[in-house]
Amino acid sequence: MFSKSTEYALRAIIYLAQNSDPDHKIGLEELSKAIGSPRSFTAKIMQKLTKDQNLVSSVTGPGGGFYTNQESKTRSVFSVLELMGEETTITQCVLGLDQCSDQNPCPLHSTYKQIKPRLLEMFQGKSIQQLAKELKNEKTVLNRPRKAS
Amino acid sequence: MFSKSTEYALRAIIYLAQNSDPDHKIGLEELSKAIGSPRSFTAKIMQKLTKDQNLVSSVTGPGGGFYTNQESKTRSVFSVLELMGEETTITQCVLGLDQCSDQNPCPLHSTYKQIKPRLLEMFQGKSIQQLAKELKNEKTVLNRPRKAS
DNA sequence: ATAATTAAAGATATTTTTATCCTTAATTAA
DNA sequence: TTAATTAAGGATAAAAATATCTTTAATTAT
Repeated sequence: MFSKSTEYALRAIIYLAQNSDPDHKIGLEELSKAIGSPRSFTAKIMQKLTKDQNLVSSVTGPGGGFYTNQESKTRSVFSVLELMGEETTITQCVLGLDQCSDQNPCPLHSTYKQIKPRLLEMFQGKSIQQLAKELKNEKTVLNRPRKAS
Repeated sequence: MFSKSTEYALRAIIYLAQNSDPDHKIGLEELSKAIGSPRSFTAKIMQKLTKDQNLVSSVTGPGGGFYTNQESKTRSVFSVLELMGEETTITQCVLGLDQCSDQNPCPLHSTYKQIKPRLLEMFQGKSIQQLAKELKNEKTVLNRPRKAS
């Protein structure tokens, strides 16, 4: 559904929410291994995520790394999508028509209109914290992603 | 939501369903102008679509072009996604985890599980013909796509 | 202060997607 | 049968996404 960048971003922030806090930071090495993402590419994505200090923070040097705080964890999954510039995947016209609207609907508009709010709700209504909790309960892993198509 | 290739494919087949039949074929020139897609790239996509003769047919030479028949029009939107290899956009794990399943769920699994059937239903339950009809009723256009992000 | 550690930043490379162009093959009409 | 027309197929090209590597800056511990 989303780009690999966004998939990595979501996995990373969920892992951090579950395993980090301001007193326990996670290094790039551990993080990328834990979520099964390429190390250097993940570094680039983390740079993007730390642009929003309320989402992910980082410190350099020994004992440094990435971490989330209590504030971060209340943020929605959708806010991650926005930071990654991928909310358009959900909000834009399914046929890719820029001028598609209620007034000027594409043939799929009315159908998608019924589902879009549910998709938005799914991502806007879920906090990072909630996902991290599910991770704990269900003993789910975040690594071994699917192969490239 | 989908790749440009798939957006073009959907727009093309909807246009053909609305404007073509075995006795009135549409040339690449008219088609690509009508749906606002790059001509040569659209040619490539049409080659893919005509691999499934029950979806789109074509003939070369004067008076030739692309067309759909009655059978084509009963096909679902989802069948176009499948032909384009994009059903995975809907069916795959939101976090990109290959091993995500009911037994081994990712943190978003249970949430997405509620919406996935509705998305599938949206695309599996709509026929090409139905979309073409909406196009007629609502006087919607299929061109002027959004700019590249 | 110096050395070690870690992320940030920049440069570059690779792969995939999107797009164009040219030649070939098929079909039709004259 | 020849010329015209149209899609098919192949070869590139350009752009975007993904990925890696190297240098720099910040931080910590010695």
